[in-house]
Parts: sequence; C-alpha cells; structure tokens
Amino acid sequence: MLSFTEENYLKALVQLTIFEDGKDEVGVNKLASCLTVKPATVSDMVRKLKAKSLVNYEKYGKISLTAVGKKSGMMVIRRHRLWETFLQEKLDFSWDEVHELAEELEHIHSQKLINRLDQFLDFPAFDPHGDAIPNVDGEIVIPFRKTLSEAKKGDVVKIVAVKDNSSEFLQYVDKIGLVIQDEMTIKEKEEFDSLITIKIKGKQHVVSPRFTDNIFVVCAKCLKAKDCTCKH
Amino acid sequence: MLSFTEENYLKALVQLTIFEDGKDEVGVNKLASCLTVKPATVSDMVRKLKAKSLVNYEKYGKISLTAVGKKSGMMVIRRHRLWETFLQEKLDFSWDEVHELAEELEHIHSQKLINRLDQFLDFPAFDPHGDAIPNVDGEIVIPFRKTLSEAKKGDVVKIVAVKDNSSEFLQYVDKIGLVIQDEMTIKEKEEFDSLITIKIKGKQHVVSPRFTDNIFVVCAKCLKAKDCTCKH
DNA sequence: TCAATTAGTTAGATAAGGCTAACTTTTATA
DNA sequence: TATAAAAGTTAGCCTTATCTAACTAATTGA
Ligand SMILES: [Mn+2]
Ligand SMILES: [Mn+2]
Ligand SMILES: [Mn+2]
Ligand SMILES: [Mn+2]
Repeated sequence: MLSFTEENYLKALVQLTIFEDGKDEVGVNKLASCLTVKPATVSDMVRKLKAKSLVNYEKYGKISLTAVGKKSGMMVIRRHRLWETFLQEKLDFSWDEVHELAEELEHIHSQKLINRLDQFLDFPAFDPHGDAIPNVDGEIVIPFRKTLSEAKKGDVVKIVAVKDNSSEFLQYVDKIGLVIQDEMTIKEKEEFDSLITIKIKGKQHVVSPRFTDNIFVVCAKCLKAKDCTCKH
Repeated sequence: MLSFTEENYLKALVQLTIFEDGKDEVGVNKLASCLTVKPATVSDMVRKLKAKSLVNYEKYGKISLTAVGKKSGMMVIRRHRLWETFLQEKLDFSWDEVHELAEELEHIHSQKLINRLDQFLDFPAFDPHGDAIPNVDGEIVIPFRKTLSEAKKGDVVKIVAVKDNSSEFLQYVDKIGLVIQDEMTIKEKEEFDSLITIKIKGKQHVVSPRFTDNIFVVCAKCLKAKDCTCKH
C-alpha cells in the first residue's frame, strides 16, 4: 500500500511525463518544484520509489515511471477526477472549489468504492475542468487540443478544458462568463504583448497569456486541434 | 488542524467516556487497547493532547475530554456516520462493508463538504448500524436502549442498533435475517449458559451472549428501554 | 577547453508516531 | 499493613518525510 506522499509523487510524475506532451522523463528540480519540496527531499524519495520498482532512475539521471508506477499514478488521478465530478454533480460545489477537496479524497484507496462512485456518476468521461477521467485500468485517451494562445486571428474555437485548477483562475474564467463547451472567436491578436481579443456570447474581452495559456480549445468547425483541415 | 492520529484518539475517547454509559474518564491501558497501540504510546500522546487543551489529565490519573476535545471527537463521529450512510444509501454498500471505508473518509476535514453531504442525504438521524448522527454542532441525543441480553423471557422487543460493527458480526446478523426495526420475541432464556431463544419473522434461533450483548433493543410496545411502564 | 552556472547528492537534524525494556506509582489482597 | 499485581511512565530506539548546508557532477558558453 502506498502512502499519501508516495501517491503524490506518482501523480506529479504522471502530470510531468505523460500529460505534458513531448516529455517522458523529468529532473529532480522540476519534480521538487511541482511538489513544493526541496530537491534534496526528492533525491531521497526517488531512491525509495526506485527500490519499489515504481520509477526508473540512475544517480544524476532523469526520472521516469515504470508501468506499475504509471498505473498507480493514473489511479490517483482517476480518483481525483471522479471525486471532483461527484462534488460538482451531486453536492453542488463550484468548479473552483472541487480541486482542493479532491486532493484529500484522492487518497482513499478502495477500488470498489471508486468503481461504485464511477457507476453512481454514470461513468463520466470528463471532470469539471474538462480533463479526461482514466478508466478502471488506469487508461486514458487524451483528446487533441491546443491552448488558446496557439489560436490565430479569425479562428472560431471551442473551450474543452482548463489547465490551471486554482480557484483564482477559475473565478476569473467565471467572471468572463466562459463555460466548458462554449465557442469563441479570436477577434484580434497583438503579437507585441500577446494580448488577445476574444468574443464570447456577443461580448468582447481582452485577455493576457496568463489566461490564454491555461485554456484548452479545439477548432469549433472540425472539433480537432491538430491536423485541422479547415481553411483558416 | 488535527492529525489522523489525534482524531482517532479523540474519537476513541468519545466512545469510551461518553457513549459508554456511567463513565466519563478512562485509563491509559484501556485507551491503548481500544486503539491497538501500547500504553507507552498513549502516555506520550495524552501529554500532547493535554498541551493542546483537548483532554484533562494528570500523571497517573484518568483521561477525560475537554469541551473542545469532545466537540472535535464528535465531529469525527459525525463524519464517520454520514459517510457510512452515504455508502449504504447511494453506493449500495452493505452495512458490513461501510465501517472500514468510513474509517478513512472520516478524516476528510472540510465542514462544508460534510454539511453538503448531510443535506444530500436529507439529514439522516441514524447511520446504517442504528447509531445516532451528531448534528452540525457535534451534539447528539443517545436514545434509551438496552442490550438484548438484558431482555427477559416473554419480552417483545424491537432492534434499534448494533454495538459491534465488524463484518463478521454483521454478516451473522444478516444470516439470522435480522434488520434494524425488526421485532422479536424472547421465547427462552437459559440462566446457566445465557443462551437465549428468540423468534423473528416466525423463525426461532438460539443465540449466545456474543450476539445478545451486541444487539440494542427497546420495548416494542412503548418503544422505551428504561423506565418501561409495560407490564412485563 | 576550462570556468561558471545549474543540477543533483549527501550528511546531519527535526518532528510525529510508534515500539521495547526497565522503572515507578497505585491498587488490591492476603 | 506489607507485598504482589496492575497500571502508568520514561528512556532510548526506529521509520517516514521533511529541512539546511555543504558537497559533487554535468552542462554551457566564452
Ligand atoms: Mn483537480
Ligand atoms: Mn480537475
Ligand atoms: Mn462505523
Ligand atoms: Mn456505524
């Protein structure tokens, strides 16, 4: 049985080496800053995780997950996202409140409990932030998507997820009136300072990279992000 | 914020000094065996709890809860019993499965979460084992009741709760076909070995103190246990 | 290519929660 | 009331997860 701490390390590793595209390994410093502990602490812990065959690692090398480590980390994320969904759907919490509560609930281990919860929620595919929920085997299909920063002037895009789960960010998204599945048009894009003017439900907003880097979108016409065949 | 361990100490103290009638303090050894740790461990921890003003205690003396300690302990029990109710009502767990899961869930701290859960369950008064659920202020009314062992030959009683929450015990209760709120008649009572013959739903069963000590009942006629005015 | 910077490791400390073994206080009982 | 048994405490040790400070290895770039 894994401890809270070990589970948090594995979860962070999934986020850094699987969800972050183009990377399948990570260094001690980056993992440390992700977990807000010191590199020395990670150095120690990674040795323990290696001893349990949860990570691949050699002194002064990079860290990556083994198959077992990946599955364990995925299960933590499955639990996190299912609890977030429960809190929003059944207990009427807003999407900016659920993450913090799920940080505790994700460490309740029972497989049976989480599978019953999944069933109770009618097997949701996405959590309140638009993130895909890993299945009972810890498998996940990460849909194609790009950040709003990558969209071009004139694009019509649909928001599918948010990257930042902090309540400050989500409350700002609420303030703008943006909801998952909403469509928006990129009216202006200022290369100089990267400010973008978007139009949502008839209203225009000027937003900064702090916002656009944390919004995931797909093309509203073909619903794809990459390999979009639309003419724009 | 209290740790898991501190919460478990306070919960155990509520059970030993408030729910167990006739006692408002407990010794180190009894608390230790209740928590399945060694007396030395309790000795240390009780000093820490006293430093936090959660218990009253003097070296070589008995342990009792302060008002703050009692409320904290009650809140743990509130969370435990509400989660048990959720697991049974919403996730279809049987009453012999819920206790173990609630042992983990009871340590999720958010007041808002537990109050929302309470509302979602429509403010249940009792948990799956017939135990009263403390209210939002940690207050509880423990209803009058006696153990089945205390019933006399000829009594007609109604089961209101079980004392033992272990799955072995609860599965035995299931096997006999007994459900909370069921009525039964005491047909025979053998003083020699304390075996009792009960009749439930037309069927007779011979049961031992291991069973009767762990079943709480009230008189089926007046619904009281103590001060029963019925003529039997 | 070598010095500076960045990344990573090690040693030693701390705090929580637990243990055993030895000791002390309290209580029960002959 | 003396003494044995029961109850409780203390000292010293362990493990997990963290830290700081000092050290070493790897990378970068002039
Ligand atoms: Mn989250
Ligand atoms: Mn989420
Ligand atoms: Mn229980
Ligand atoms: Mn219960």
